[in-house]
Amino acid sequence: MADLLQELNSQQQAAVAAPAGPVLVLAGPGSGKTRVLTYRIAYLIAALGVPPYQILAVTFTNKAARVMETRVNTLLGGKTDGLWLGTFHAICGRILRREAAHLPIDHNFVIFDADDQITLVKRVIKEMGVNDKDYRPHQVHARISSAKNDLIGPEDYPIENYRDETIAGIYKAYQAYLVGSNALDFDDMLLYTAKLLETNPTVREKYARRFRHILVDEFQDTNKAQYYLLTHLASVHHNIFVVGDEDQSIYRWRGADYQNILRFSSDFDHSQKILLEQNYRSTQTILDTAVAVIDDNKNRTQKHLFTDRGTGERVTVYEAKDDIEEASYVVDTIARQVMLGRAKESDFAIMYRTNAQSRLLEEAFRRANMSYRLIGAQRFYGRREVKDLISFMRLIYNPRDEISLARVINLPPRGIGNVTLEKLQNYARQKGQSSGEVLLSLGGGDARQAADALGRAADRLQSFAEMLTGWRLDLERMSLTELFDQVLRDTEYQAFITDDRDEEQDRWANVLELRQVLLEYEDQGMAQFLEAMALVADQDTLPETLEAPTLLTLHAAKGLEFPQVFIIGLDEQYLPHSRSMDDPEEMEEERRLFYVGITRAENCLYLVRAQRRRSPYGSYETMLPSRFLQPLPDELIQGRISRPIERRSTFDMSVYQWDRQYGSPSQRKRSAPPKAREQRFYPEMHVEHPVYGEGVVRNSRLEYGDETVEVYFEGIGLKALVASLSSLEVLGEE
DNA sequence: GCATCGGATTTTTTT
DNA sequence: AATCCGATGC
Repeated sequence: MADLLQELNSQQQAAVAAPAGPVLVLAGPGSGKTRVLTYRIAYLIAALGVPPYQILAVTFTNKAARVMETRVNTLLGGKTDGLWLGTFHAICGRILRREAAHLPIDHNFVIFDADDQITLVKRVIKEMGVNDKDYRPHQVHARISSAKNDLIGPEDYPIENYRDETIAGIYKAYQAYLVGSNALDFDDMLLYTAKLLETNPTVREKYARRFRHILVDEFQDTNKAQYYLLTHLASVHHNIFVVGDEDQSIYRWRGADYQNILRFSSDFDHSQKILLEQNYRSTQTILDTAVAVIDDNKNRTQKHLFTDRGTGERVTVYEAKDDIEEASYVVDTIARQVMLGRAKESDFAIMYRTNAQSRLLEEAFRRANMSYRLIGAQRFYGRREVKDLISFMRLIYNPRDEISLARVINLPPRGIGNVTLEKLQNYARQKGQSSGEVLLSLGGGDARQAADALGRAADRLQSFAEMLTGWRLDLERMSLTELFDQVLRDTEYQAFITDDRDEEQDRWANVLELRQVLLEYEDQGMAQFLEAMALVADQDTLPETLEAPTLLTLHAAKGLEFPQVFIIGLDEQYLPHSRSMDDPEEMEEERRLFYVGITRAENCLYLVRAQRRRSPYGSYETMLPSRFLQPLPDELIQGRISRPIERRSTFDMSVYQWDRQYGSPSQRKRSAPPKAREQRFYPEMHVEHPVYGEGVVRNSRLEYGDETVEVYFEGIGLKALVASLSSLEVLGEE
């Protein structure tokens, strides 16, 4: 083991061999964070003789968990039996299944994924007679989710206005539905576990005593539920070792709070703090670029990132004329380097803010006859036929699952429409049962009462009820794939999906692929299979070995590294994203996201923008260069971007065209526009524009020597205007 | 009960 | 552009 410590620098050694007690490791990007975690585990086991089952290691993603597992196994030669290593959600699932006796659900609960959650919110909204225009299911769900992440149950939901009251009502009904379905959603997994540990001292002690050592990855991304969960688990031994970097906190929208890093030092007495500042990944130029960007954030502790990898190449900044050229620039640049033998396809990653941005890239790659691997978005598990069949499995495993039942009961169509389904649901509710339980008694044959009450509906339900009853028995005596095949046969599913004209091949192929996945769970059983389906992200399903460039969102890029990185879409509204313009905290998060992207690069970094893009709306829109490009010092970059004032192309074209046609005071006299030195416009100001009329300023900032004003015009929407070109008049302030 | 059509509405990031 | 929802007609 002493040998192993030799392979680490002194900061890493200090962390790995830190004495027991709370330890906070602040790890800059590329500083060997995973290395420290895995060596720490190996150190505890091999050098200190801690039995593996007394160690708990938590990550956020399955990928991170898998990487750690393999590395620990390599270090220890496989002597890790009993070690708990997994994502927060997987660990919680494990605890909750064991402790189901203390919960309102039983141990074979199912997990509702994002789609199920929305479906359920919609259903509740409908049943409550709430207008879904005023209460958008996605928004309502977001409110429920963030309440859960803050450990706020339906009863404690803070009510300040009528809207809150309605949402609290939906939350309550939503939660009741989950319990009735013997189901949890993602957030419940954390919430239930945290609450259980908080309220039940016996259970808390059981786990807190067991886990002598707790290690946490990506600590800056923990939310309140996760933080308290960890606090409870560490309440006996206090040996909690967390690794994080506040500059890489990018999950605020999911309730993550990087302030947990500060909280850690004050909540855990005598905690040690260790900084990892040496970067082993990137060239100095890339690090300097990253620092130049992140320095604009206010709430952060400065770190002194350094590397001995040398200066390296300058960062390439490229401005494409439009989004199509942006994509072909990326593909051309990669193709050229590959052709020259200077790089191989898998050296490259292309990162973007939103999944939608991958489309033009994919088209460009296909045009060039090059393969690529796309992370996320295309979603094997999101395919209809895959979801359908998982729903069948879920319903068989847990007949109380109302959402799965509603999904598959008429699949393929067998004459059970909404009316029949509602009759069934109403009857079930009357009886205090779930729809599935009613079906099972119907299928069992001794339910004269139900059959009478349901009348004609019962006839239609009968055959499905019998199938379901049969599958329940099959579950006991068949293997998983046999059951799967039985369901396919009974429902004549293949004929159903092959009925459609196009992509029929694909859809059946997906079914077979799912069957293949099921085969891997033959030994572990249905519970494990369903849990994996719910918790394993699509990111994990891609072949690692494919020799091709990787396309992924900036979020998905965290924790990865590539020799050459493209970040595209460096335009206002894209990065930073339009949704984060109003809130300084969110703007800082966008900057961190960019920082994460930059620091993925080992040797070469390309920052790409486009002067105009086709908006997901319709026609082309002129873009302003991202504010994040501004702090980059000239000596670090090669290539230029046009400044809004120097090139006409980057201000609001509609205004310009109008001005040119009809002339406006500002346009008539001026040859070179006067540069704004001082900000003239502030949020809430009322202004008048010659074309759009009166509006209210939302936001304004000085950049590139001029002032860019975002104004909201009634009936027109938000417009970004360049102050010196658009003759805005101030009407007054509120 | 089901299929089809038209209109409205959408847009971040993910365990 | 794509999806979702509701209304309409069969």
